[in-house]
Amino acid sequence: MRRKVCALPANADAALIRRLRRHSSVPSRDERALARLRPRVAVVAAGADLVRQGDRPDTSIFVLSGMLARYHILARGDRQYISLHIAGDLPDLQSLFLGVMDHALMAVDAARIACFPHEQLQALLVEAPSAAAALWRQTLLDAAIFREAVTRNGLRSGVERLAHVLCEQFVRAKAAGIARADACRFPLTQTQIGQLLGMSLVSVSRAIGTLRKDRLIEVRGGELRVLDWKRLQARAAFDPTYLHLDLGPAPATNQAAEPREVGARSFM
Amino acid sequence: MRRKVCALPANADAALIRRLRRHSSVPSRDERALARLRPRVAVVAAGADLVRQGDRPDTSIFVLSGMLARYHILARGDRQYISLHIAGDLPDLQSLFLGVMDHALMAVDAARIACFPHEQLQALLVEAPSAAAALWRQTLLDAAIFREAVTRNGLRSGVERLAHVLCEQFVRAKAAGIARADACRFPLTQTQIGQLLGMSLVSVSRAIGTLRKDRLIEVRGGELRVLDWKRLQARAAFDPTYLHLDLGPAPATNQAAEPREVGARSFM
DNA sequence: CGGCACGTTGAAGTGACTCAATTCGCGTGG
DNA sequence: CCACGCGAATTGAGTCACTTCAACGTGCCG
Repeated sequence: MRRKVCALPANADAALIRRLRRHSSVPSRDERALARLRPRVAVVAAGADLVRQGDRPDTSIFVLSGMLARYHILARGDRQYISLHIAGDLPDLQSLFLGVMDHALMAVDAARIACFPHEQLQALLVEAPSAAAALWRQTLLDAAIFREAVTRNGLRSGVERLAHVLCEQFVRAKAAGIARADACRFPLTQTQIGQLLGMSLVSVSRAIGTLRKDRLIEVRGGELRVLDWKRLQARAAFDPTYLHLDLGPAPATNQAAEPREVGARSFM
Repeated sequence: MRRKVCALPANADAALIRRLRRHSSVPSRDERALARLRPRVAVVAAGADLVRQGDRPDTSIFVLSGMLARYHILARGDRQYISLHIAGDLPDLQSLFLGVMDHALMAVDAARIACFPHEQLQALLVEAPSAAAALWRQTLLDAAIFREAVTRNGLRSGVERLAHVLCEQFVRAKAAGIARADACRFPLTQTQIGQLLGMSLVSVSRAIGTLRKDRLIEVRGGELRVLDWKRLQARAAFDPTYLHLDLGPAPATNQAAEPREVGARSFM
């Protein structure tokens, strides 16, 4: 739980605005409301738990760099990772309107995060409806990733599951602008990959070996290198629709919404 | 896709308000905004697809009675059910801010539904922020169920998975007020249960047989009867935290919070 | 009363698991 | 600079839960 408060301004607000602009248009009035938020920036060490099951957090975490992961843990101690989160994600927005955490949030590797107080985010509903809509949409994007996780782990074989999660992370890293042409960060241990995909460490090792032997990928030192994207995607039966990357920055274009007037015109 | 438009008013708005009041407080001003919504009520037959992958729906579906299910389908034809939805659920709210459907929605048995136009719901963000917050929260509750599905199918054995989903449905039916003391509707075929839990029809049959032999449950004619709730719950390692049933009508507790000058009044 | 979908049960096969033994990579300290 | 230690990854071997294949039972509707 070790976290150092960071001195530098870090521009967490600006990063958040950039993130939301990736899928929603945020009018400048709402942008100003976002810019008034006062997040607390922190650095967390690999392996640190940021929020635990049963906690009642009063902030939502925004990832500035590094990788976080959500997980469930059963009484018997088994762990299931639910989703991975990289720069630009708001994993913890799920807790904004839920009292008690039903899952935990940890840092997979060293990460920089910004904590936005719930009350400030909730205030956006009144102050900046378009910004609130963008945040809402962000939580729906998260939910789509959860749904895909169900299908991935339910319908696919071990090798396919692995290929699928690698595809997902690569595409998301690209979208976040933190991937190179053919590589991105992937700091999970094989044990953790197993706990994400519902398979044993041994199976993960063999699955990686298979994809490596087929010259599709290379994984070393927390880095994923994609050698043949087309074939990897085919091997995973990966369809990126669920990531909704095509949600352009201009959705239902509003601009000068008339707060009172009922809905004939769309407001975002 | 057969659906008959229903003549009677059906009070879908009232049902929606009751639903949201289960977990959020809706001030009367916002209640009036909800009451002004003009949903289209329809009856759908068992097995009918309401929304398909790739569609771009412009309404969100509210369940008045019966059971709906979300599912993914892969190119090769395999099907994975993601979640089940009963009276009071808003399965389709997930599509409110996502353009294209990444999953499909179908009727498991005959159902009555109400379709709320997206633009009217989106207008609530400006008109009735507390109502919007309640809807947002509703989508977060859905997401919590998705997360639990990942863990259920990833970490539990066949019998445990079955027991878990039966626990979930029983508790949710209770909360929705449509369960008897020891029984509720459960209209899935064993094939469908298999596609929900990631197991084969044969395994489902044997798992049901096991729970029946242990005198925990009885399933017949689309009805689930719970014979021994305590032991069923133990068998499933079922912890209802993730359903967030304790979210009283008074949420977020930001009573005297001072979120900047604007939101001093709590708005949900 | 036949047809058909759904459910049950037996038997054989297999993918993934556990157990276990090495090997690799890397940081630490003698 | 090399030895050591330790976590992580690889590889082999045996086992098991769940799968598939197949036959049979059951209940419902035309």
